[in-house]
Amino acid sequence: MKIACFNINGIKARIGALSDWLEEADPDVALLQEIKSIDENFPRSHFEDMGYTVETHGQKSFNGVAILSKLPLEDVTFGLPGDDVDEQARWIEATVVDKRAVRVCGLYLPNGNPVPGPKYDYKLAWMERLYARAQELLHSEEPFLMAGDYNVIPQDEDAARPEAWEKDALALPDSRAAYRRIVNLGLTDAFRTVEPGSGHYTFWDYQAGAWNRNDGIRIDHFLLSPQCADLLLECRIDKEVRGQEKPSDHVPVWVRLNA
DNA sequence: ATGGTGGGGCTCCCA
Repeated sequence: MKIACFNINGIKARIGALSDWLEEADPDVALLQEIKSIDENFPRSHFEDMGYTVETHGQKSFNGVAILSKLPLEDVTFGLPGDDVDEQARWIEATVVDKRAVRVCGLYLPNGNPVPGPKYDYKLAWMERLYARAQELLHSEEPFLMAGDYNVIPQDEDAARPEAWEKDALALPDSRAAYRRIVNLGLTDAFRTVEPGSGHYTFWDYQAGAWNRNDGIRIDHFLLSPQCADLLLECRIDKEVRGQEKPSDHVPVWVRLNA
């Protein structure tokens, strides 16, 4: 089972690039972030024609997450529990059924800038809710993963120029501590099991020639539960996607599971 | 210190 996450930065602008990558990479499941679309405007039938079941959790203009799956999905839920008045569409869950069942969670964690301010407060509060949801899922003891745009640079080695991010919401000590607290529940950063060290990024800003200078950061992550980590076969970043026509500022990350 | 780019959707917000 091949599962990918991809912050596409707008489905309308990315329908071509996303379709090309799906054809090439052929994931069974694609967790999409920043669809920037309401559910009614998502080009559902286009992806259904490519063989995917489509589940969206959209909102107008901003955020929005989706799941495309060639395998059957069960128990699809929308929104991160823990705040009934939160209207931002940043979380979607489903159980993917093949040889085994795996619970997949697609997430778009708040950016949090500028700091200090309400956006940073919202980021940390959202991470607290993520911690609680991870705890609940761990208690179930079923294999699960949480993947997407975490908007967290976990360590200095995850940035080409860590000094440029020192005071940014993506790398501040409180952001890193909140992320570490979640990982330390017993989750595995899938990419770090196959590629230790620096120089591996998932995001390059559109500005200032960041891609050409390889001035990137690693902020898109797969966190695996212990039962899911047991099934891990492979994890990769599809870096070349960033150099193709009309790219997103993020690239896909994917895992292959023995499931 | 500034401005650099891109998406959404509508004149400015968000990243």
